[in-house]
Amino acid sequence: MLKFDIEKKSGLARVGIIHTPHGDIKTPAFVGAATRATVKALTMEQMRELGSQAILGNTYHLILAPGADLIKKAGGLAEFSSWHGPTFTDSGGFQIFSLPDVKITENGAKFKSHINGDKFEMTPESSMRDQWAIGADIHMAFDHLAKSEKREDMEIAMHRTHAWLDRCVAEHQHIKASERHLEQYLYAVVQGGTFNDLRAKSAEYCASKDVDGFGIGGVFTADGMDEMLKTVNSILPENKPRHLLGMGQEPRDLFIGAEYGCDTFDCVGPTRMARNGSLYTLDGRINIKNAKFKEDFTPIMSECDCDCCKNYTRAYLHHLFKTDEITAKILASIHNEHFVVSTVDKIRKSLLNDTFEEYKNTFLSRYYHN
RNA sequence: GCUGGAAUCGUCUAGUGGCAAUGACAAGAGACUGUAAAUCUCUCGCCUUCGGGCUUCGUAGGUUCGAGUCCUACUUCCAGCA
Repeated sequence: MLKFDIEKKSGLARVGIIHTPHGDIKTPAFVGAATRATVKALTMEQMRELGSQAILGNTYHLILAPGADLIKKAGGLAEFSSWHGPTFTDSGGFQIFSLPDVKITENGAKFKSHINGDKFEMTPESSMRDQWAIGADIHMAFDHLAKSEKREDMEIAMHRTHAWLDRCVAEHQHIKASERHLEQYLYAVVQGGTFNDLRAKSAEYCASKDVDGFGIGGVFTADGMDEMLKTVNSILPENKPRHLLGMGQEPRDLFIGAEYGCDTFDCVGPTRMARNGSLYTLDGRINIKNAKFKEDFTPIMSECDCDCCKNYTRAYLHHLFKTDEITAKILASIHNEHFVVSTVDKIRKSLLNDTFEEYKNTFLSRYYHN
């Protein structure tokens, strides 16, 4: 069983520590999205320096390249990437939702590789095997996301996710029994879309399984997220960690997530937006490519202590983006990733100090001022 | 000086008589939430009650129902010859 200590509780919110074989994660924590075993534009050294505690790779992308077995040969995701710290893998289930030409059956999902068109099938069992080979500390169950917001589609996806969860747990236990020298853990994934009764059903189902924690999937908007998380996290057992899958581009989501009992987050938004020139500040996001920053010799964010803000100006970043220099994306990614990581760190501190409510209100009213 | 050739939106460019006129870049703005994203979208002569109106292809004239496209002169640039 994955060790998870809760230091402090406040309503549904909690402060804790997840003890993984590769080190501890002080929660709540933002996990960097390292889809293809790299956080785009950043080195692992830079990730450590900006305060990241864990990264999350994607099984779908990693089996296409370089292959799960190769990562196993390299000693696992943490060693292969030189991250050395705690790691998660997403199951690849999300790709069912995001890729076109996907055939979903009870057995699994048939894809065509977007790289060379090779036919390829992922099942709960294959996802588990691949995740064990990739060797992240924490694996996500292979789940199914509905293609639409319609209740009947959500229901079908949820039931399929549950059926697949049983197979994931069985396969996980099976591999665990034969790989006794390895310690790897499984999270079940809660589905149910925007329907709280379905979410409750899904949470109950997941809670009843022999898993180490939970992912909350299929969340795409903050609207109604508080109620949904309240429902789900009131049902999920308190002593196991919960990961809010894919949310965190909007700081609001991190506050809501933490307040309603989520322990970890991952999101591609911060680094993707960084690459596209959209940078976080306490007063909201700015597009550094805008002409108004041409002669702005202040840092992106004066209250920020990241390497970008400590050393470079908006005018310089503007110049790097306008001239399409690769350094633009690096510095911007350092800043944005640091912004979300440190924001969640501050949420953690505020929960410990009992100043969460104040921090949240101050932060959000300023960030979403306009 | 002579003989050819060329002048189109910030730049390069399409365009050889028929509705401001192609494409790229640049520029301006927007989007992005378990990453087929170093991506994508929109604007880019002026005005607009969004139907349209007005002014544009070096300058000035001309031919024509109609000219960026044809003719003449001029200006500038390029190449060759002196």
